Amino acid sequence: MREYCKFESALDILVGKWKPVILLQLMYNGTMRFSELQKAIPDINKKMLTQQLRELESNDIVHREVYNQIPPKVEYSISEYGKGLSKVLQVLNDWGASHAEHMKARDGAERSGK
Amino acid sequence: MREYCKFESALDILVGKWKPVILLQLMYNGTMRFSELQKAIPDINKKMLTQQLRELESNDIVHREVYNQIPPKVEYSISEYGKGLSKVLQVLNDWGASHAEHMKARDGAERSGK
DNA sequence: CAGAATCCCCCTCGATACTG
DNA sequence: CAGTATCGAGGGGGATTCTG
Repeated sequence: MREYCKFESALDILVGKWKPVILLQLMYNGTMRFSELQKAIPDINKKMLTQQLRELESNDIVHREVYNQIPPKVEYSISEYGKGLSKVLQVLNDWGASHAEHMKARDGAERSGK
Repeated sequence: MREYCKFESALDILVGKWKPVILLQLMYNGTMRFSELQKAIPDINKKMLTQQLRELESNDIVHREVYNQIPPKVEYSISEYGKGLSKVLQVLNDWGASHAEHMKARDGAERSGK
């Protein structure tokens, strides 16, 4: 029981309002600059983008590459280690999709049943 | 890209301070009464236990069985449908465990490297 | 361009008291 | 026994402004 309790910490890493969409962007597009991420996620603001990226970086999911030049240039990408997450995300995604179906079917049955 | 975005909703269902431990308890022990869950999770209070259980119930993960008698008796269990979650939880748990290892190893290397 | 700093709101969660 | 009702603190998240 005790040792079967590490999935809370797994959730912690994925939780955060913008982490899913950031991860999706980086997995789909590969390396992206800060400004590219901003454009790809119009509703996010800089503070949130920075914050969520730093949290992902601190867990070694995202790699941050700084180019010392003016104007500044910073590139983000999924780290080698972070790529191991894609399997997890795939499972979550599949279940999420099937769950949406399940709930839709359930609502329908409930309505017609009454 | 668009259709590959359902894992946020999957996370929503698992998120909540006490949902992981509640699910673990029910998966491990099968059917449990409200008071048994309270005893098993000493730090939770009634309000939170009720609330999180209701959210899980509304997603058809947990089944709630009410016995109309005095004193009241209510039993909770993982629903048939909810059992499909265990695979997801297993994957999350495995990744969470290996991630803990990874971060520990990384910290060690960092410390001895500097 | 890529942020850091500040202020503020809201929502989750917790403590406590009450009820059928 | 198995909840509800109410109040309040704390933290995540957002808008805005400033900086190298």
